[in-house]
Amino acid sequence: MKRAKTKIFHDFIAERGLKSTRQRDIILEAFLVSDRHLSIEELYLHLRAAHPTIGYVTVYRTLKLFAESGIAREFQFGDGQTRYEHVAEGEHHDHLVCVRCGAISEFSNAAMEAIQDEIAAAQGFIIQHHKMELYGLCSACQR
Amino acid sequence: MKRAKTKIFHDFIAERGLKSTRQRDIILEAFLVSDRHLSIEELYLHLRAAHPTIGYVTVYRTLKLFAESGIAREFQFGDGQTRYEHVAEGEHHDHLVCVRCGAISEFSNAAMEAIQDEIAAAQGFIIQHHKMELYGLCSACQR
DNA sequence: CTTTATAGTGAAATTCAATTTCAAAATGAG
DNA sequence: CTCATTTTGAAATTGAATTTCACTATAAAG
Repeated sequence: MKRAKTKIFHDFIAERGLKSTRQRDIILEAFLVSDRHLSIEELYLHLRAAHPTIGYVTVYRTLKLFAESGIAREFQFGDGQTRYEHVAEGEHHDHLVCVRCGAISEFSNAAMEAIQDEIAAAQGFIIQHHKMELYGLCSACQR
Repeated sequence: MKRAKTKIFHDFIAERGLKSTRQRDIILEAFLVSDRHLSIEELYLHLRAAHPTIGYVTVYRTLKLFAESGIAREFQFGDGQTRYEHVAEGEHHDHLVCVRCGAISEFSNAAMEAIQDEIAAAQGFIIQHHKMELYGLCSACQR
C-alpha cells in the first residue's frame, strides 16, 4: 500500500519530467507514515524535528504534487487549514468531525451514494464529486 | 416571511441591548431581497451603488449578527469566500454547486438524514450539524 | 428636548494561511 | 563533467477575515 503510493508518485514525477529530490522523498515518507488528515503546518512542524532544513513552502508544494499525482486529496474542514488525506484507489469515504477534539473519522455508505445520484438525476445535475461531513461530538468527548 | 425575519432580527437586537441603526436596516433589507448565498463582498458591492457610505466592515459585522440572530447561516463552498444564506425556521437543506457557473441550488431528503443518524449512532457519535454538497455540472452548463 | 453613557461606524491596520517571487542550489541528460 | 532545467527556501505578496480606534449616532434618563 505504502509501496504502491510511492511508486505512483515516482511514476508521476517521471512522466511530468520533474526531478526526484531528497526533500520530496522525505516528505513522501513522512506523509505516508502519518495520521491521515494532516495540515501543511502540522506536517511541516513534524518534519522539522528530524529535518530542520526543509521549508514550509516545500512541504506546501509537495503536498500539492501528491494531490495532483492522485495519492492525496485536499480537504477543508471548518478550521481554516487545508488538510491532506491519503487516497486509496477507487475507495471513497466521508467524514465525522468532532467539534471538540478535532478528531476525524471516516465512513462510507452505499445507500447514501445512491440517494445522491437520484437527487442529482432529478435536477438534471451531473455529479463530479461531493462533500459530506457530520459535525458533532465523538464518543470520547461526550461527558 | 421577509416580515417575519425582520421581526426576528429586531427582537434579537432589542434583547441584546444593541441599537437599531440606519445601516443595519438597509443591509437587512438588501439581504432579504437578495439571492440566497451572497458573499460579504457581493452584498457590499451591491449595496454600494445606492449607499456608498456603507463600509465593507459594517456589512461584515451585520451579516455576522444575522447569523447569530438565526435569520442567516454561514457557508463555505470551495471558492474562498464565506457566503450567507437565508434560513427558514426549522427547515434544513443541502446544496448542489455547479463547478462551472457557480450556481447553487438546494435539496433536502429525509432518507438521507435518516442514514446519517444511523451512521453516527453506529459510532457513538452525536451529530450537531452536517454539511452535504454535491459538486458537478448543472443542466444549463452541460453542453 | 437635552444630556450622556453606550453602541455603532468606517478607514486603516492586522492577522493568518495560502501562494508567488527570486536568487541560489541541486538534478540528470548528454 | 557541463549545462539547461527544475527545486528549494526565505521573503514578499495576496486575499479574505477580523481587530483597532477615533469619531458618530442612538436611546434612555432626566
